[in-house]
Amino acid sequence: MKEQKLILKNVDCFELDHIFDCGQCFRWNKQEDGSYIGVIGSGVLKVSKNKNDVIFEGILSGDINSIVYEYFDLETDYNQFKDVLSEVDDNMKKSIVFGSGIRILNQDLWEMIISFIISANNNIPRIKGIIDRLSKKVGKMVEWNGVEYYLFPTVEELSKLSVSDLRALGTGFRDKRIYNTTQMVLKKEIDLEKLERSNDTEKIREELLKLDGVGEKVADCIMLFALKRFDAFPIDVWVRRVMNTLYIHNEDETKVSKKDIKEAANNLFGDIQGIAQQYLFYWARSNF
DNA sequence: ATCCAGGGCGGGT
DNA sequence: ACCCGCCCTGGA
Repeated sequence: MKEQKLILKNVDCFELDHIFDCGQCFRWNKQEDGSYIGVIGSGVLKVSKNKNDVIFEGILSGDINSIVYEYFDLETDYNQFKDVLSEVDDNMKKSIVFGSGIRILNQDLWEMIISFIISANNNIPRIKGIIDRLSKKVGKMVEWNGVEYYLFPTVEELSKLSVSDLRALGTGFRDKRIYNTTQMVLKKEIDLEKLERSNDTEKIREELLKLDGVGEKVADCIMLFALKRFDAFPIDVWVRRVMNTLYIHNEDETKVSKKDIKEAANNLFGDIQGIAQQYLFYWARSNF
């Protein structure tokens, strides 16, 4: 771990509020000056902007340059996605303009699995609180500028907690799911490294669904936010809402089936439906 | 008080 | 294949 700083000039498609508030991450917090501080796998990072320049600074294990490029998906040209999706219709155009600075973060697979198991039938402040408490309980402490931060626990670290330990941290009925999934990963009943190397989206989904607490929606989130599967389309209440309003037009929103939404997304957005989902989600959450 | 929030599970048809 | 009730918790 060492302190490092990096300034990137003229970064395209990069807005802090868009990136950190489009529903993909739980460990980034906005500071009073508009910057964000987050705990990621390799340490603590602060991100701020000065016009079109982005400033990264923090305490990290590894080279800040490669960490930032990987984490913020900086090799990917989001203008290309925007061009393709803008062709779909005016709704997409509007949501792309609204969330012009969105990027899909490349987050840690293990952290995403547990985080989205926690997200089930839950709200964002509570999800964030639970993750913070888990990390503080068994994660490694990192001090930066006199503040203590806690890394997300490794598989081994999390496996130290019993079901009742987990319940005491406020996870509710998700306690057993977290415990069981941790055990499965610990015992290599599911091999995360193998998943990261795989290119077969359906096979990855099949494997993830074996984990306790991982259903279709959670699996899609994991694939999109940790495995760069841009063809995954997570359907939560907001996406259901916006997809029905814009494209499906069912009088009773609760009656729209996941299958219908997936089908529509597939036809409209094809193999970058995950990117479209992020623009739509961000737009819907801010405007409905 | 009652409902709901970024679902999943288990037990029905 | 769908459908449904239930599940911790805490804030509105």
